Amino acid sequence: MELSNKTEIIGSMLLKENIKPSYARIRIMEYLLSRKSHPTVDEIYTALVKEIPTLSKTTVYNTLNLFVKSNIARVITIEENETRYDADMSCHGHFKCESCKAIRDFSFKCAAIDTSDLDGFLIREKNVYYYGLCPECLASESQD
Amino acid sequence: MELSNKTEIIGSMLLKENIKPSYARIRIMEYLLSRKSHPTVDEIYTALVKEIPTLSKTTVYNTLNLFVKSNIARVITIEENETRYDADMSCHGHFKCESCKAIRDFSFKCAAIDTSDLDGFLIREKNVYYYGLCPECLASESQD
DNA sequence: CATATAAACTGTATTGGTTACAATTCTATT
DNA sequence: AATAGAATTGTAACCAATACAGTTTATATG
Repeated sequence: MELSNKTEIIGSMLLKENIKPSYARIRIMEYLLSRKSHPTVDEIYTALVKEIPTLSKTTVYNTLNLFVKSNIARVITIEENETRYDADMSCHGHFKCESCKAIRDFSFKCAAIDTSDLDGFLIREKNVYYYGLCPECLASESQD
Repeated sequence: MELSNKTEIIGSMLLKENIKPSYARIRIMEYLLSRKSHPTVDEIYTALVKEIPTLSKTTVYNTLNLFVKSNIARVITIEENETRYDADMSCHGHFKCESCKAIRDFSFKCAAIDTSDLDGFLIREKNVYYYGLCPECLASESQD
């Protein structure tokens, strides 16, 4: 069956990182994986509290911090006031449309960035953020 | 003389953006340009209030927001809790050492990032953040 | 099965960076 | 000198994030 299968996959993913796969943790990771929108703590909490009435916002914070420390999620600081989270750990960039505020992924070749300036540095993580206008907002702006 | 020359250069830079070159604004921009450390609001305020006793933290916030809006400074969201500012508008990345917390610039070829995923998008700004360990911290860690 | 121990979760209080806003001071023009 | 407009100031408020202590849940052991 679909649900238990997904639960098992996420559960074993968490166990691999020595994280006890509690219900809240599984649901939070499932939510993260199912959204490419890189949700905020508030979005995650608001969505999940409908199905998990006892859920606390602190638990969402604790869980996400745990995921980040275990390298199965990462922080997206593309916005100045609010932190977003992403469970896609592959190399990709984030584009934020300054008009509609939507954030979308884009791929690029990580190795293509020449970092000879950082010879001798250990690079653990790369975050690439682009800002501008998406095609939809570009079109609607040119109509004004 | 040195100071008035610098003041004039920064003053004309501000005028070009239709920003009245007040004393506070000139000093804040001068501080930004002289530091490669990408200071926080608190650092700027603490440093300048010694010489400008009437300076208010709100003025630092207002001024930096004005600079960012006018595209003569940019926001660095390399840290989760605090915003940093950079007056170097050329294409470069920022590396943060997770051990000593130092932030340093590195250069890379902006055009080298293939963004075919973003065809049709208007890209206004690019921020590249790397995290890891600097050579000094790497050396001291391996001694443990 | 019951009990003990640790881990996970919860709710509230607190912190700290940032903004809102009204009052004050400064600047420029007549 | 007087006035208008802009810049600056200081306080209050906002809100994302964390600290913390109490509660619940899960696991292990007898």
